[in-house]
Amino acid sequence: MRDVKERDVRYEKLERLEKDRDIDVFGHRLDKVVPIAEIRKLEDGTEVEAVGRLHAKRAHGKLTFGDIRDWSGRIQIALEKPVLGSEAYNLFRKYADIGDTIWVKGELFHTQRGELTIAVKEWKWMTKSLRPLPEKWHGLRDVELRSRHRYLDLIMNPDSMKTFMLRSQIITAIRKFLYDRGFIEVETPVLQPIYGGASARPFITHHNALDIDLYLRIAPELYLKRLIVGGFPKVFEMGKNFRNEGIDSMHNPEFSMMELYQAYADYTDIMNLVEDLFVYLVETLEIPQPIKWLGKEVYVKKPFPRIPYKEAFAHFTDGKITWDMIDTEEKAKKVFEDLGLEMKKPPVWINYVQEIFDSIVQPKIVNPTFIIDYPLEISPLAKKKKDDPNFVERFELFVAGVELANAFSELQDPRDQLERFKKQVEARRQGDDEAMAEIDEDYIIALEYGLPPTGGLGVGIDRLVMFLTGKDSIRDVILFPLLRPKKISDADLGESEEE
RNA sequence: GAGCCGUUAGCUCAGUCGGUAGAGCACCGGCCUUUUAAGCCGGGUGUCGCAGGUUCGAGCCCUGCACGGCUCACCA
Repeated sequence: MRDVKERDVRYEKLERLEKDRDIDVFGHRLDKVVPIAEIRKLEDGTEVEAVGRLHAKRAHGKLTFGDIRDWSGRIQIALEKPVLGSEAYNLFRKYADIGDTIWVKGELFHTQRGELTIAVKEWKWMTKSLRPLPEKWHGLRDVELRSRHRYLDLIMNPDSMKTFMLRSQIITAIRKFLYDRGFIEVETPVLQPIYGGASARPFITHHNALDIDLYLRIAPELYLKRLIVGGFPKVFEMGKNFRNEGIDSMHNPEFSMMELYQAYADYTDIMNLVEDLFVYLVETLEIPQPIKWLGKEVYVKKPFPRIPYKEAFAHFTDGKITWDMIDTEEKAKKVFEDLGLEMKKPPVWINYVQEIFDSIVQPKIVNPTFIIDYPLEISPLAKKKKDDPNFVERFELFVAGVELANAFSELQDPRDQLERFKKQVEARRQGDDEAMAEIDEDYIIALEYGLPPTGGLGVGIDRLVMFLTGKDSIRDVILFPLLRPKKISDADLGESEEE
C-alpha cells in the first residue's frame, strides 16, 4: 500500500475532489443553523437541515449511517443510495471522512432500533478535515494534548465542551447578578506603572514610545477604589490578573478575577452579597448538590458560617489549639513545632500563626465558610476593627479547603495607608520580592481627597468555575492554560518530503 | 526549585530475561439496506521523546537533556 499516512490520503482526496469533480469542500454561509439538541425535539416526518462534525460512519452497501455532532449534541444520519443517487451517495461513501463538517437536509424518522435519525436527501461539505480525529471510544485523554490542542479536546470530549459552556454561563450570571444590584462595570489599566493591590511578583514589559517599564497588573484594586473616590457608587471589573509565579493545579500565571467595591458598605454587607451570589449561581445554573470537589461533598446553603480568625483554631481542632496558645511569638512557635511543621519564612509571630492556619484550619473547611477578622499584619489595605486595632474587618471565603473570595472594609485613612505601604516597601528591601516595590503616591493622594466607607471584594473566577464544575485542576477550566511552548517539527506539518 | 512517575502508530494502550515492533480504534482494498464501539475478508502505516554511552545486539540497562503529570516548596 502506497499511502502511509492518513493525512496524505486526505490531501489526495481533497485534490481529487477539487480537480476531478470541481467540488469546493470549504463551504459557505448558511441561512439558518439549528442546534442538534433543538432538532432532536422535533417530530418524525419533519424536514430538517442540520450541520455537524462527522464522528462515525457505518456503511452497509447501499445504506450508510453516520453520527454528526455539534456543541449541543449528536444525531444519527442515514443515507440511502436509491434516495441520493449513486453520485451523491458514493461521494459520501468514499470522500466524507470522520472529522469532516457536513450539512444535511432530510426527514426525521426512527429506525427499527428506535434511534432518531435524519433520512438524508441532500448533503454537502462545510469543511474538510485533513487530519484524523483521536480514537472514538476513549477520546482524547492525554492531559497535555487536551490543553495544547484544546480544539481537539472540545471536539472529542463533550464533558469538556460542557464545562467551558458552563464557565461562560457562570460569568454571564455573575454580571447579571451585579447589574441587578446596581453595579457598574468598568475597565481599569492592565498595564500599570506601579503595581499593587496584592502581593505577588509581576510581569514586566516595556512601552517604547514613552520608554518606560510597565507592569501587568497583579490586581485592579487600587484603580477601582480611585473610582469610588471619584463618586461611582458601586463598581466591578472582571478581567485578567497576571502573577509571575509557579504553575500548579490551583494557579495559572494569568487568571480571571472579579473585584467589586461598594460605597457606604462594609465587609458584612459584602459577606451577605457573596452568600447571595453563590446561592444565585447554584440555583440559576441548576447545579446539582452536593457538588463533588477535591474529594469532598459540598453543599451551598445559606447561611454560611462566619467564624472569627481567632476562634477558627479552636473551632476546627476541637479545642486542641486555642488562640491563647498562639497569641505570642514564643507560644505560637511551640505549637508550630509540636505540629512538626517547618518554618521557611521569616520566623515571626504572624508567620507561625498563618502556617498553623494553613495546615490545620484551612484543610478542614468543607462547606462555604467565612473566616472573618484577620490579623492586621497580613492585610495592608483593610480597615482596622474599631474595638481591636490589631485585627481588620476582613473575611475570606473557603470551600473545600480552597480560598474562593477575599474581602474587607477598605482602609480610608491616608496616614495609616502610607505607613502600611512603607512597611511593604521595607519588607521588599529586606528581601520579600512579593512585597510592593514602590509606594503608589497617587493612591495616597486619592485617599486624602476622601474615600467613603467602602466594602470591597475579590473572587477568583477560575477557582469558582472549578468548584461549580467539580474540576480538580485549573487547567480544566482555562481554555488555553500556559504551557511551555513545544516545537512543531516539519514532519508534523508534512513537509519532510519533497513537498 | 526538589523528589517520584510518564513519553512506543493519528488516538487509547501492551511490549516478558536485552534478541531486532504489537493490539484495538482510525486508515486503505473488497462484501454488505436498519447499524450505532456495526459486522466479515485482506493490508501495519513507527525518528519506541531527543542526544550520547554500555553491549555482538537496546523500546528495555546507564548518563544528560526536553516536555508533561503528581507531591512538596512557593503562592498574605
